[in-house]
Amino acid sequence: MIRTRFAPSPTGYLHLGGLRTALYTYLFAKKNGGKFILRIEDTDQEREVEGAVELIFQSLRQAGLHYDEGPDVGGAFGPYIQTQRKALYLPYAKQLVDSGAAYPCFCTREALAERRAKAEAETPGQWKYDKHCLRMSKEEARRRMDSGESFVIRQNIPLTGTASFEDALYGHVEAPCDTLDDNVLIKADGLPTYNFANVIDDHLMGITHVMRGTEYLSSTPKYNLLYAAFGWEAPVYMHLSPVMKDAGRKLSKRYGDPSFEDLLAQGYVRDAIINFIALLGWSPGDEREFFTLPELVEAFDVKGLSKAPAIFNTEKLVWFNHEYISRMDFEDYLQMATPWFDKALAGKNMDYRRLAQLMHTRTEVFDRVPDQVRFLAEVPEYDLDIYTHKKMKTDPEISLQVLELARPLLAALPNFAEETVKDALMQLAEAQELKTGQVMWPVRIALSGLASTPGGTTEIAYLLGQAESLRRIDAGMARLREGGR
RNA sequence: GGCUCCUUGGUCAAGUGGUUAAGACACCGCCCUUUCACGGCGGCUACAGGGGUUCGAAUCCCCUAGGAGUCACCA
Repeated sequence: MIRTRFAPSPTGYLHLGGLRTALYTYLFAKKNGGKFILRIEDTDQEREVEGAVELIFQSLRQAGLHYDEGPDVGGAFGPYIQTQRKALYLPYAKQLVDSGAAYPCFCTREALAERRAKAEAETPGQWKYDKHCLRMSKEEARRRMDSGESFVIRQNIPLTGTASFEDALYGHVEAPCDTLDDNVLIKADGLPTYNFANVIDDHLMGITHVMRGTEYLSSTPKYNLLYAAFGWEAPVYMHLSPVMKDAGRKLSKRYGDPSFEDLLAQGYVRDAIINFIALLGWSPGDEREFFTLPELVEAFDVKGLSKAPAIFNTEKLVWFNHEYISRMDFEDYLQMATPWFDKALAGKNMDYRRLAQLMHTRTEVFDRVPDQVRFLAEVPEYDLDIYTHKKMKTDPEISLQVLELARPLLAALPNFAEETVKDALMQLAEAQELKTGQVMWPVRIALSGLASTPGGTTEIAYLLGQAESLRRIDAGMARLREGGR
């Protein structure tokens, strides 16, 4: 039985790199009929952010990545929060001490800092723990531990040889032992470090496949030494390349890059984000590009994972989002768009249903909607130049003539249905031997003040209504007369 | 700096010794059209560099360069 886990630290929102790791981990498990487990790695009490655990639950739920076992859903391998497993780790560490694979260390931070500074002065960048406490007798070590003195437990890395592991993506990875440090396994507060906790918990929880970021790639050989010391079988590792902001920098909240929650709030739809993220660093091998989550499960294959870092390209996300919104059921669109319409049009008597029809295929990201429809609330400042359009064969002079002719015609209409307005303007064009565009363009500009709008002249006229339309045409004529002088 | 890993167009990427080196986003042009968008058609741009191996290399080997990750009682 395949068992995978997503093991975030509760330090805040779920960032996009984390979301992708979670997604791939989920996909791999589901593709192979296995279990996807959520484990909270909160052994660093100082960095923990209040409420972050709930944020992780919420984000995963919103992403649709349902875990089979986890803190809030239970399971046979709990608890799934590491601080609640605290008592488990020390006995395993002691087992390693007994076998010589680890040892207690009583060096104070101050003493360490001092020796380190001295060593750095001679050979910069070469510092490793000097195995000072390894030379201590077992008896003394036991006595000092029993006396309540503060201590940590360190991994005893061999002085020679190499440590290695097989990565499902990167292949054989190995590192010379003499470049590896004797990292702390159990901290002075009794909690394990990541180095130790992930090994113990992955084993205890029966994890068969571990997917995680490449930041762990270079320390994984050390973890394998631990598995070997216990005589345990290590899981299969797949290290995932980072998601980059640009060629030189990882995506990170520190620099204001958006989290999953942020994107949702900006009006990106869940499925578009998932689809886009899935394709960032993974290829299905064929030319499909639209995938629902179940389709991703079906298509997912480790072979399609890329080893090189991928740059997060917002343009492409926007494109996916536009596609997903366009394909969305109209009623769903109307519902989602309404609060965004309200941001610009609150209080206006506006046919949102008609507006939504016009906006449905023109919405890229919802947070851009207010700006797109704001002209319906008020005509923006505009330059008279936009009355000039080469292809429409219009200029301010013709525009003024058209508006002067159209004004009484529109004022006389019994209603302002789109067809009514259209017929009137088309007849005007015919009667004056003008091109359709020569009539439509000036009227639309007067109505909107914009060179491009969602919907054309008649749709906008309808949305605005007769009174407001006439008012705007009057204002447009006034401006044209003024500008002509 | 040591160690580890990576390197196909601006971006995401297919490609695993023989291809006219796919496709998508972006960009540009044309068409459609009462604007924009949509849609249709077309175009631009790539195997980091240098050595090998081979009849033949984006694909295998070596070197160089560039980039990333890591070197915590953080994960």
